[in-house]
Amino acid sequence: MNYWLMKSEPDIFGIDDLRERPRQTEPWDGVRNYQARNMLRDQMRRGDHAFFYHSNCKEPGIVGIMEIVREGYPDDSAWDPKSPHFDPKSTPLQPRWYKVDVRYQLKLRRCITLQELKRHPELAALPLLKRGNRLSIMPVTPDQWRRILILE
DNA sequence: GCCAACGTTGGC
DNA sequence: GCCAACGTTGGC
Repeated sequence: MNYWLMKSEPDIFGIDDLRERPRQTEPWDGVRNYQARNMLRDQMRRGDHAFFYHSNCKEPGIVGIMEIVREGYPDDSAWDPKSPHFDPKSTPLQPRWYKVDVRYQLKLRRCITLQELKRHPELAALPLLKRGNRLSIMPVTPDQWRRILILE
């Protein structure tokens, strides 16, 4: 099983929004970065687990866990002119962007903040903590996954 | 193919 | 709201 960390701005779509969705499931769409796209399309597998990370907010950090329930398929928001993620270069015949479906699994008892993660030298290799990293989806090793969870 | 300009991300 | 860091665009 693979592990991941996926960022979302809670003001737009937070963990509570996911939990309140029908079947607690939602397509993770709108990703417009090629590196992240490749992970969505090529590497994520059904049953993989992912941290839900709240970004660009008062208390950035990991707030919960979700599961990948559908593997990469074309992100149709790219060919919707009304979507904020519209990309005219992506078409149904030649989709450029992909999404997966995620399902809510649990909320951590507390937010494990970015500030706290930075204090742990054993997590220094987390892409999240690398200088200038702006990827909205990134891999987490099984060891990192375990070390983060015991912080809770 | 270089690289300056521009837009975006996201912590602070 | 600031701004560092990075990705993308497009002229040449």
